[in-house]
Amino acid sequence: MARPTVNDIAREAGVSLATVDRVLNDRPGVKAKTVSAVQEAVARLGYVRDMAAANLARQRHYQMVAVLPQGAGQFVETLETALREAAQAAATARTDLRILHYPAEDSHALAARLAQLAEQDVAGAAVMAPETPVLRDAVKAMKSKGIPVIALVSDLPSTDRDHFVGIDSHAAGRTAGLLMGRFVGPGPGQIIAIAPSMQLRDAIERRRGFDEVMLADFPQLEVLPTLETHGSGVQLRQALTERLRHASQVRGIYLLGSGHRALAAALADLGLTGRFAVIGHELTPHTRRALLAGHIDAVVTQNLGHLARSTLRILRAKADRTPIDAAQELLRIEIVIRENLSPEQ
Amino acid sequence: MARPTVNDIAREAGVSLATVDRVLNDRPGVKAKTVSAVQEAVARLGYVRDMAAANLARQRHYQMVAVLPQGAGQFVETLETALREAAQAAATARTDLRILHYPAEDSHALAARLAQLAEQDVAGAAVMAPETPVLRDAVKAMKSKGIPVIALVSDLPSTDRDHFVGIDSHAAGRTAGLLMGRFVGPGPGQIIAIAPSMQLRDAIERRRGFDEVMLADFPQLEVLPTLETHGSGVQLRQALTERLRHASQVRGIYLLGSGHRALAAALADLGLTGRFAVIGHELTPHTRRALLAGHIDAVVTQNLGHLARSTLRILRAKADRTPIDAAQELLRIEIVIRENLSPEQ
DNA sequence: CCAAAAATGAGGTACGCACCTCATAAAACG
DNA sequence: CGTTTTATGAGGTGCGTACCTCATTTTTGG
Repeated sequence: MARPTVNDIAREAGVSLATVDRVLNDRPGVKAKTVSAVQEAVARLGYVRDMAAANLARQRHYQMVAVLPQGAGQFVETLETALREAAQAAATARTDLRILHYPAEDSHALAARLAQLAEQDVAGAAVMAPETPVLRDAVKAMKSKGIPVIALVSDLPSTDRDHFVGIDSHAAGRTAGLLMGRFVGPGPGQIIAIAPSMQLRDAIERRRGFDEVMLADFPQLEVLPTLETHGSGVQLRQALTERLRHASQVRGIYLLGSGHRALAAALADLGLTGRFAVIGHELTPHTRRALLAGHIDAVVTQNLGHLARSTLRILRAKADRTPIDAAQELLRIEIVIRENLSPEQ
Repeated sequence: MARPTVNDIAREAGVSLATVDRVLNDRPGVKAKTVSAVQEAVARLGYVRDMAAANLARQRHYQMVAVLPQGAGQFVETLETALREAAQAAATARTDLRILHYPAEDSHALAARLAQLAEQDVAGAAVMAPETPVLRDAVKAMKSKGIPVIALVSDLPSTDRDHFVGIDSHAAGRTAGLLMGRFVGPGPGQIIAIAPSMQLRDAIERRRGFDEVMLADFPQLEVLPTLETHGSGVQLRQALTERLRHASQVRGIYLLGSGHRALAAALADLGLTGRFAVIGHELTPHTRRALLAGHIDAVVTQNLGHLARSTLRILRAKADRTPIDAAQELLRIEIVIRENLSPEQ
């Protein structure tokens, strides 16, 4: 038989079309008994709402919002590009995306932005931000207004966000660890870890995953304390030079965050290019070039195109209260080396 | 302004709705001058047909078909599962997928199957098969009937297939090569390559890519002639034992095709488990287990879930004559190691 | 038991498009 | 020029759903 329609449900449940409509769209004024009668008919016939027709009738344009940190480096820029492209493609599907910014590290400004949004006609929001108490309250406020919120890139488990789109930093760190061990090979050695800051959750979790694998599978390798660069190339170079002076058995460098260009320059100046196994995170134009140039051996990343499309799909699903295809929305931890770099983008 | 509709086009072009409809749907009986007037109006207003509404009105159900080899091992089974799942999810989008089989290696049987399909009401077909002259003609016949055909997993460039969904075997081989070189590390050594058969295009291309990288980047490593197993575990074990007897510096094993279980068993019997860097292709339940058990170090693969969803989307796009989102449909060459294995699938 | 409240039914319109018919206008033809 | 072709217009119906109004039935409470 063809797909059942609302009329079939009405007949099956022995009620009128209007009642079926009331039940399906959560409109008030239906006895509990009637509601369940309709729901049973839906279950019996296996009715699935035709979203194409529903959206056509609704004439609804989903106003989605993505909130990103301002000036937080190339990764966020790349993400923003991906989101814009995904939004372009989704325009056919009645989904508009507005991208807003907040001053990085200023969670109060972010909270204010979200409070603004909560007052507007927004169908859903995706937020990329570190987890803070202020943010948690802001997200709660949005959700209480009925606006679905999903966490982007880094999770916000303490809030009741509807979904998290991104990869598990801990597992990404483990992946980097296993790769490092394999690339460095047998025999003793030391690994330098470099991060802009160890305050951020992602960096902490990556490092934890990395250490776990190193300790368990490559005990002959010693991971030195993380060098913090605070986003400064100069500081990176100083710290690295200093460390290399005292550590004589360094065989690998693990870049937990940004700093690929500074690292490549520093190694070149020291005449050490190609001497260490270098592993980093996040595929951006910088790291892409570094892979091609041989300055990095591998990048552990997530596909931002996928992430962006997934974000929009999930926002829509939440707005529609439609189930999510978990397999499709699962972001994989990708390993990128020179040879499996996808062309362009 | 909101999206223009057919009515806007009619007004803009100064013609009636009926004429716009005739033009948009290639119906006869319109003067060439009028046709171009409508087309210009479409271009001016940037009209894009609302496919959701169009399909609703058409009451159209896309009958898609996937044609796969019968009994060709776990990879095809995994692919089939992925296709079925994708089809389930796509059922909401008026897309049905029928999966047909043909006896592996029998391209005449395949051609007969396709000829049958060409007579039926099929909106599109995805074919996984090695390229043969018979197949080429069969595909041509389908296309001349107006049925879009896309090549699955392995490309059919000599046919005029509408699209190829899969990864570049040559690049996949290069990726495996670079990984092998890195895993084995510096110093001389030998690499054993094993394939069910070197007749198949994919195996040939993988081997070529693998060799290129080995020669260019790891000249100290010697890749020995490919051992052919013809799908037999016994033969694999014999050939491997024989080879290991004569090659004393083996440090890595490259599995171009199937045979993961047989290899693991053979190595275990010889007491050599864990002694070589082992790299294979295609993530299946077997290779997944082998990765977890440490019998394989890395798998170069494509995401079959993505491949399946992509296949359906592209079939629909071809049937609708709608443009394709290249970025979304690009299949990446994935590297999977123990740590970035996605849970279950 | 009756009035008020709640629940339900009947029916319509709209969304953007496909597809159909029939009348009429315009062009082509002999 | 009239006649046949060919183009075009006008208008309708239906796809599956949302959302609205108003009449009617059923239930509830005093």
